[in-house]
Parts: sequence; C-alpha cells; structure tokens
Amino acid sequence: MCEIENRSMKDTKRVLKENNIIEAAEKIFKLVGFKNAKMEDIASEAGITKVTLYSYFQSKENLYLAITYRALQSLNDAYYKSLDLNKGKKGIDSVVALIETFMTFCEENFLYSETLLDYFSMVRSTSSGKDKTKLTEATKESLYYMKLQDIQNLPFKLTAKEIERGQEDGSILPEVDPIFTTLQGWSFIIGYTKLLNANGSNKSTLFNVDLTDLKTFNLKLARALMSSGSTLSKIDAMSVQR
Amino acid sequence: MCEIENRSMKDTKRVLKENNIIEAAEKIFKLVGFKNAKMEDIASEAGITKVTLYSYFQSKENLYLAITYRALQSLNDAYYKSLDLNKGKKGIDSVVALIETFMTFCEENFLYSETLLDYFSMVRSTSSGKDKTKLTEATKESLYYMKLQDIQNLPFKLTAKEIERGQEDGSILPEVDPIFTTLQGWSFIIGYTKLLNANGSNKSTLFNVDLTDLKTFNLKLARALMSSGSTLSKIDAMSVQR
Amino acid sequence: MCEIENRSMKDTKRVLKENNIIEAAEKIFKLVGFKNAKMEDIASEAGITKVTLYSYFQSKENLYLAITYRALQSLNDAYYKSLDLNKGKKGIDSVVALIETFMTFCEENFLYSETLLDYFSMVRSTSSGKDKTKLTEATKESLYYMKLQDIQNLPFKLTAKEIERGQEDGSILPEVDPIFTTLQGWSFIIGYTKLLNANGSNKSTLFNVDLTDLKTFNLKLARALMSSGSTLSKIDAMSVQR
Amino acid sequence: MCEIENRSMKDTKRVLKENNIIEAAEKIFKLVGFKNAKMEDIASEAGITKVTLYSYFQSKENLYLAITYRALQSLNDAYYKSLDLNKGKKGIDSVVALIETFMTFCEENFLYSETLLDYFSMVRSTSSGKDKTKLTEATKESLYYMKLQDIQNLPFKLTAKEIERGQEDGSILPEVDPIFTTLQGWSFIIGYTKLLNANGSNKSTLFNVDLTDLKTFNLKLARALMSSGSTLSKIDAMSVQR
DNA sequence: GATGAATGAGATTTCATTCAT
DNA sequence: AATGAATGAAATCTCATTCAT
Repeated sequence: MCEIENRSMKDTKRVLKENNIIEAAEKIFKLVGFKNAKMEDIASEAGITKVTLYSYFQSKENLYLAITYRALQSLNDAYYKSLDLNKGKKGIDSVVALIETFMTFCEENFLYSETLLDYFSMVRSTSSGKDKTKLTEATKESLYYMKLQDIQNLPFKLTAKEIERGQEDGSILPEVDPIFTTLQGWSFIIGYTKLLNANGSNKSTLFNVDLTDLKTFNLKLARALMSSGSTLSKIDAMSVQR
Repeated sequence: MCEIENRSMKDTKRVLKENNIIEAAEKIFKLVGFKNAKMEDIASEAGITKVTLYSYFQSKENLYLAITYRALQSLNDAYYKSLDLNKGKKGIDSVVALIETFMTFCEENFLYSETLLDYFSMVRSTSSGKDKTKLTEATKESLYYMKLQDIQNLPFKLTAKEIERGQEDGSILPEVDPIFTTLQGWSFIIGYTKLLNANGSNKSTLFNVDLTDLKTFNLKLARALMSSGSTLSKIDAMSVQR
Repeated sequence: MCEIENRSMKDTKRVLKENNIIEAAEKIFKLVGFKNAKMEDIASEAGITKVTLYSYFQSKENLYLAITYRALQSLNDAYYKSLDLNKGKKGIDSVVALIETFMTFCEENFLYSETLLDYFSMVRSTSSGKDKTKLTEATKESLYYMKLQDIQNLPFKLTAKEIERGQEDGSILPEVDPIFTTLQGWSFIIGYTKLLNANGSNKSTLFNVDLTDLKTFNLKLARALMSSGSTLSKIDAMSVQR
Repeated sequence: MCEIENRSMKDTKRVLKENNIIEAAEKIFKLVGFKNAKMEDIASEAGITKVTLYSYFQSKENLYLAITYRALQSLNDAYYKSLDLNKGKKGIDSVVALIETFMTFCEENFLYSETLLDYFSMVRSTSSGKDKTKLTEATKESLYYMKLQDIQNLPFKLTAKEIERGQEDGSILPEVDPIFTTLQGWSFIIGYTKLLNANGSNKSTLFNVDLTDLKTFNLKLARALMSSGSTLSKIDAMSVQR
C-alpha cells in the first residue's frame, strides 16, 4: 500500500517535473525558435542541469515531440470542452464549434499549431515506405512519438462522430460523408492557420484583409456545406456525397 | 568585345553550375529533409567540394532560398501558362484554373510546396518586430531573398487581377472582393496541400478518402463562391463582400 | 554494557559489509581494470546502492586504497608466515624465502601486485613538492591512506632485520648493507613481477622463456649476493658495501 | 611528380602538426597527470581547437598511445645510438651500455617510462584470452596501437643480438642464453626504474640509499653475469644456461 | 543508512562555416 | 575557383560524486 502510494507519488513528481521542463522549453522555443534554442538554456530556464534535462528527454527532437504531444492533448481537451458545451445543441452547431475551436486554438498557440503541422508533415515519411531517413530510429522509438500515434486521430474521429450526430438529429444532410467532410474541415482549418502563421505573429491583417473575416467566412462556409437548410448543399451534392 | 563575351561566357557557366548545385540540393533535401541534409553530401552529389558550394551559396539557408526562388519561379511559370491557356475563356474559368494549377503544382512538387510554405512562414518573422533570431541578417541581405521579395506576391496579384477580369466579363459576382477571395483561394490550396503532405508521399487516400475528390470539391466550391450563377454567393454575401 | 555490545555489534557488521564491498570491488577491478570500473557496477556486485557504497568509501580512489591496504596486509601476513616458517633456519634462508614469498604473492595476486606498485608510485607525488594534483587532499586525509602509511615500510623493515640476523648467524656477509640489499631485493621482485604482468595473465612463458626459471634465477642470485660462501660478493664488494 | 611532392609535403605537415600536439600533450600530462589533463587544455597548449585535436587523435587514450609510441621510438633511437657508439667495443660492453641506456632513459623521461610500463601492462590483457574489457575495441584498432605492436620487441631483439655478438667475440660466455638474459636485463631495468619512480621524481635517495648506487650495482651485476671473466657465471651456470 | 534523482566536469561528436594555400 | 584542414557552437554522453527524502 505504502509501496503503491510511494510509487504513484514519484510518478506524479516526475510528471510535474516533466511539465516544468516542457514549459521551459516552450518558452525558449517561442522566444528563439527550435533551431536557435540551446538545451543548456532550456535546462537553466527549467532550473535544472543539462544532464537532468537529458535524463527526461533523450534529445532536443524528443523534447519537441513532447511539446507536440502536449499540443495535441491540449487540442483534444479543447475539443472535449467544446463538445461538452454544445451537447445540448444540434450536431451542426457542435461541428462548427469544433472547427472554430481548432482555429482559435491555432490562433492562440502559435508554437502548438506549428508543432502539430510539423508532426503531420513528419508522419507522412513514416507511413510511406521510402524516406526512412527523415525520421531517426531514435525518434520512432521515443515514448512521445508512440503516444502521439495513439491520439493523433482523436480530433478527427470526434468530428466525424459529431457529424453523424448531426445527421441523426437532422441538422446535417444525410448525404454528407462524415469522413470526407471532416477532412475538408481540416483543410479549411489548416489553410486558415497557415495563412495566419505566414503572416506576422502579431499582425491580424494580410494585404489589408482582416484575417478574422477569413475565419468567420470559413465557419459559415462549413456550416452551409453541411447544413440541410443550405441551398449550396444541393448544388454541390455530388461532391459532398461521394 | 572579347572582354564582354568572356564575361558572359563565365556568367553562363556560373549559372549552369548553380543549377547543377540546386538540383543536387533538391535531390538531397527530398531524400532526407532540410535538417538532416549535410552540405558535404550536397556538394558531393553535385560533384564539387564544400568550399565551392559555399562560393555559390553562402549558407545552407541560402541554398534553400535558392530552391524556394526556383519553386516560386516555377509556380509563376505555371501561372502564366495557365493564364495563357485560359485567356480566351471567362475570368471565372481562368481563376479556377489558377487554383487547380497551384494544387497540381503542390501535388507534383512536394519539396517546392514545402519550400513555399516555409518561405511564407519565414517572412512573417521579418515583418514582425520580434524573432530577429529566426532570420539572420545575412539571409535578409542574400540575393535570393531579395529576388524572392520581388516576385513573392506575383501569383497572388495575378489571381486578384484575373478575378477582376471575371468581374468585368460578368462571370464573377461584382460584390466579391478580389483580394479576400484570392486569400481564401490560397487557404483552400494550402489546406489541400498540407492534407496531402500529411499523408504519405505516395498514397492518394487518407482514411479511405480519395484526395482527388477533395481537390475536385475545392475547385467546385471556389467556383461556386465566385460565380454569379451560384446561390451560395447570396447566402454568404456579407462575408465575401466585406 | 548493552551500549558497548551494541556498538561492537554494529562495528562488526560494518566491517563485514566493508569486506563484502572490497571483495566486490576486487572482482570488478580484476575484470575491467580500475579506470573502466564503474562505481555503479561495484555497488551492484556488492548488492548495495551507489550511495551506500559512498557511505563506506568516500571515493573510488579510496576504495582502491582500501584494496591496497588489504594487499599490503596480506603481503605482511605472508611475510610473517614465512618468517615463522624459517625462524629455525639461517638468516640467509629466511631472507631468500621472504623474496620468494613476495614473488609468489605477486604471481598469485595480480591485482594486489599492481595495487602495491601503484601505491608506491603514488606516494612519490606526495613526498615530492610538485604534482599536488595527482593526489587529492581528500585522499591524503582518508583513513586507509593513513593506515597504509603506518605499515608501508613493514615488509621492507622485516627484510632488513632478517638480513641483520643473517649477519649475526654468519650466513650473510657482514659487509652487506641491509637496507641497500633490501632495496635491491625489491628491485628484483618488481622486475620479475612486471615482466610477469607484461606477459599474458595466464601465460607462463615469454619468448619461449619459462618465467619460473627467471624466478629461480633471481632467488639464486639474491642468495649468492648475500651469502658469505659466494665469490661474487668479493667481486662486487665495493657496491654492496657502500 | 608535382602530385607526389604535394602529397609528401602534406604528409610532412601533418606529421609536424602531430608532433606539435604530442609535445603539448606531454607537457600537460607531465604537469597534471593523465587523468587530470583536459583535452581542451592540451588543444589550447598546442594552439588548436578541441575538434582539430580530435581529428588527429580520436581519443585521450589514443593520444596517450601516441606518446607511448614516441617513447618507444625514442628508446629505440637511444638503443641505436648506443649500439653505434659501442660497435667498436666488445659485445659485453655494448650490452651493458644498452642496459645503462635504458636506465638513463627512464631516469630522464619519467612520463615516457610510465608510458612504456603502462603499455606493457596493457598488452598483457590482449595476448591473454580473457580481460578483453580492459582494452577498448577503439584502442585495439588505433593506428598507434598497431604501430606499437610492430616495434615493441625491437629493443629486446637488439639486446639479444648484441649478446650473440658478445658470444662470438668471446666477451660473453657461450653458455649464456641470449633471450633469457635479455629478459633478466629487462627485469633489472624495470625494477630499478620502478624503484626510482616509486620514489619522488626529484629525489635521488630512498631510505638514505643513493639510487645511483643501485644503478651502478645493477650494471656491474649484469656484466658479471655474462662476462666470461666472472666466477659467478660458473656458480650460477645452471640457471643461466637453461 | 538507503534510495532515486540530480549535479558537475569533461569527453566526444556533429556540422555549418571559414581559412590557407 | 578548388582543396584539405581548421574553427566554433552546440548536441550528446559518461561517470564520479552529491542531495533530498
């Protein structure tokens, strides 16, 4: 009993410390970018030594993966919160809320959004046969990489499920393909985010266009594409249906 | 005269060699990614030594910029070709063709698409005050960086102009904002491309969804959003108009 | 009383554990050498943790000194046993027996012989002014270092005394200088031992020479050099006499 | 032709630089000992960077081996010089001179003598089947280790040959076994050297014994053991003959 | 006193980049 | 402009030793 308590206490401690380190790393990465960040600086920001840092994260890349995992977890949390907030509403509202959640998430967490995009660019090398070189063995064996693989499809699945709920409650057209539409939603999100990031981190206008408008537009578009009340749905029925 | 000929011959030679190097670099970058690529390997792939490589490109980043420049040039060429092909058609057709051109370009040139996205992510650091560390002075002063700045908005401008032509010939709604819509088009393109890249480099389906469908859908959507025949345009008029 | 018993019980326990550790250390040192031996491995060989190991021996060097002390004690024991065995015989016989004892000791205990040689190399740094760096203050203050200093000259003294006994009983030439001759004897022993060690640990021949012959030869030579019956003693009298 | 010259010039340069580094290392090792010597310090003593240092010597141990090789070369040089000096004299004189040469060499080069002794202690692990652990694979594959193996027996062989010459010119007893006697000579040398080193590096007396006397004595003894004029030779003939 | 985690010091490696010839 | 060697900065690793509990 005492044993178990002890163990869990230690685990908790380790997790706390890990979080502490990750936060320090996030701070530094945000400040100077991944490449310019020195492990030494991250360590001292976390109030530990380089060696201790290495005992928690086997490499700089690994630390980055840990942040990526956090980003994905954080996104998932936001998704669950959004789902909870909209469980009383129609499916369509919840789905649009999910998309907005993701967009807002990316707006508010530049590092996290970069991180996730990098991650999804990275896995591509793994799923395909070639390009083994882009992903080190070390990376593939890293705990966080495995953890990421376990949850990487979660937001995707949640969205697809919510689309199905919308179809059940009649707020989303039955001919809409949940998976296809989820992907399309992601494509909107990524496009918006990249545009946002391609812009300055603190600027909200690009070529005098207020990017908030772009967001609003995308959300409306998404709603229109799924919503049974929309006339667009009929027009584009053949693509959406598949 | 002899002087001049001599000079121009030397220039030609230099350009040839530069191209040779860039091709070698592209090969290596495609194979192992930017970070894992070693200058040594690029040099030996190009059949020269590291120092010679450096005499052509002052840094690894610079070399990457050179490729980026090539990518942008290549994209621009494709844009001009598309414009030429569609100069007899309505504006809306030409605009959709431009979007398709970009998408196809990204499909066919993974490295180039990454390169362009990176570039646009990079400039953001420059335009914003902070993050001086992410872009070196040296880079900012590099020839390719300046060249890029000169043409970076070209595809953007060409699209906006073509939208205007569409408005003149009546194929595109007058209330559509050319710049906003161009951005929105880019957002579609980027979203599609990233989804493509987040997938395996040689797989064309993600979660059993044929990504070509996504492309088709996006193109139709774009057309619908601008086209005067579409009812969607009315529904979403307020966002599109600005 | 209970206090005292308790204390002595604890002391006994401590001594037992210390021995246990030393044995583990000897095993590891024999296996991989001092430099490659890791405190971790020694600890786990002894069935304890590193920190416990450190509570017994303040440093790796200290542990080595403890082994050295054991080696010297062991050698001294062998000397006493030899003396006892030869107390009925002539001095010369006893002296030669002592030399043989040392040689056999080195043959049978490679680690101990290295240890003793290292120790005598080490003290030199202390006695001489420079090279403070080679011996830490901590080492110099260590218990085993002090213990070693107390007995380091014992085998030397015993030999010298036995030479004197030999001179008294007429078996050793009076003109022989006990101290000089003892040193000379050590030099024979060391030379023989190093030759032995420079060879493979389990090979007994070097360049087809049976090293046992070398031992026998050295012992005969030693006897001849001291023995009054030898004519050599006259020949080399001037050196031996001093 | 120019090629060849060029190559040899570069080789020469490299050798010069290597020597420069070795000298720096010797200086540092002499000053603070092997363990306390920092690669950084050695590099800066040699006027180069750590990385350059590593490009010459793959590890600290390797550098030590290089010094060892130098020591052995240096000893060999001294042997050849001694042989040359004594080529007009009798074999016995030359052999005794060789022994004296070695002793003097050790007296004058503490680091070198330690180095050689360490080396001969080290090889023992290699020649014997067990104890593979004491010698890293890296060490065994090192150039200097191989070079050392090529010349390690040279002084030994030269001595044995000179003993044979002595037997031919009648100055050394025919019943003396050259190899056995050479080994015996080495044992004298090592014993003397260790005694010297076990003493302070700058002290010449141990227990009030002038170590020079020990040297003189050993040399006389060696001469007596081989010389046909000596009566000892008869006495101990059986051992010497084998 | 025992345990697991942390520290400090230095060895070693990896590369982009630069120098000398 | 080409070559081989060198530099500098940081990543990574190894271990003896120490701390906190």
